[in-house]
Amino acid sequence: MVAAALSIVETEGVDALSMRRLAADLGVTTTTVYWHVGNREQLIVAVVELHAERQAAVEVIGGTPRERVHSAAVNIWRSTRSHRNVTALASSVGATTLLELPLEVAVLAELDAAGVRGAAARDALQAVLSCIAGFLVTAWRPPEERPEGLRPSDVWGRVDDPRLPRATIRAVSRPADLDRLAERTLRSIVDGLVADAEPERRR
Amino acid sequence: MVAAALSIVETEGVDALSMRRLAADLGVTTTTVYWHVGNREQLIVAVVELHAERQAAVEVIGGTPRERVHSAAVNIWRSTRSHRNVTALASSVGATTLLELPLEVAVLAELDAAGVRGAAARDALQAVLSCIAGFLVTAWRPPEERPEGLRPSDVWGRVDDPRLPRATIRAVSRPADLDRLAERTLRSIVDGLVADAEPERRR
DNA sequence: ACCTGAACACCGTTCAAGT
DNA sequence: ACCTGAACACCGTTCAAGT
Repeated sequence: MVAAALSIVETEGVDALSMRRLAADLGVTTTTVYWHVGNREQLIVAVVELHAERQAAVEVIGGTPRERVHSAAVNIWRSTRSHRNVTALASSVGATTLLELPLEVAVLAELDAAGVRGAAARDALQAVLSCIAGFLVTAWRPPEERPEGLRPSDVWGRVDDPRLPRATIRAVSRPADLDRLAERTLRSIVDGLVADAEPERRR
Repeated sequence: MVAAALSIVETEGVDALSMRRLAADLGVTTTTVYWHVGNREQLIVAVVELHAERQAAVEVIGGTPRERVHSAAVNIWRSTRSHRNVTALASSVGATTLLELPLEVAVLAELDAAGVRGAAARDALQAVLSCIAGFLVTAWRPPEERPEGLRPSDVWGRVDDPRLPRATIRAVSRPADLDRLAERTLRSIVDGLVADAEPERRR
């Protein structure tokens, strides 16, 4: 039942998952679904938990503590990015932490090794997670499927500001390489947050 | 009509805005709404445009180019943060740029003054916007209204990893100061992206 | 040009009833 | 313990029809 729900989400996206649709797929009445999983929110939590169980552990690489923190952060980015639908599902009920708990623990462990603990570690993790969530949101809806006249090229084509050179206007109309940019941005964040701590070798 | 829709969104949130609800508020049939605005997506775009028109210009402060870029970025954060509902609405159809276009232009202008143009400026803006979007997403759903057993204190309370000190576990169970953290994270990003360029005074 | 009624194809959820 | 039928209160959207 939960497995069926997960496969709907993975193949057809979040919107395709409805209690009625799931029931139909299983050749059963909607009420039966309710009997088994409670309600939609509980179903989603169960789906997220199932997906989390199926995820394999990922290795952290890097020689310096800071590199390792960055590596652990990038692991979260890649993992959520390659399971965008499940991430969107988890995000819809505020259960993203449940989705990536081992990877978040890994970030905290590397932060600790880098000398960042307590509230500072909490803030660093939060910043990393927020940044990742943001890149996912922007990567969510590809420019092609935006409403008429709202694609970047349309919007920026109408902008005519004397402060902006043409090269910038032109660049901003075309999509960025989000994968590269996300990893680079995570580096900036990690550098900014781990900067204060004394670098110390580990292992 | 569009004004009525905007006020529903601002006072009751995105989910409260439906074609039928809007029609009822105006004492009119649902079909009438369709005659006037086309469909839901077009209604949303119109609402976002109306809100954008009503926004006042915000001043960029700071002495150095980098400080001014940061200030322009923080302006976007504060503006979207204080109109979360409209931002969520715009985000649901991928129209966030429409919402904050003048503020984005300001960021690009300050980036230009800092010597960042073309694709580099596009990337910097994208990174800033993604980060802001991410903090909004995390700020979206306050911890209290998450599903049973999914509040940070519940999830992290179950974690028992030898690599993590108690202080960190404890800290991570309590909410961060997102406002301060967002502005600080934006500073890291700006520092990372404007670092390469030669600092030059402006005005 | 502007508005309505009725309909279609969907939602989540509940409740009494069946085996 | 497990499943169903029927119902309630919602959605977005369309289409022929009215004034």
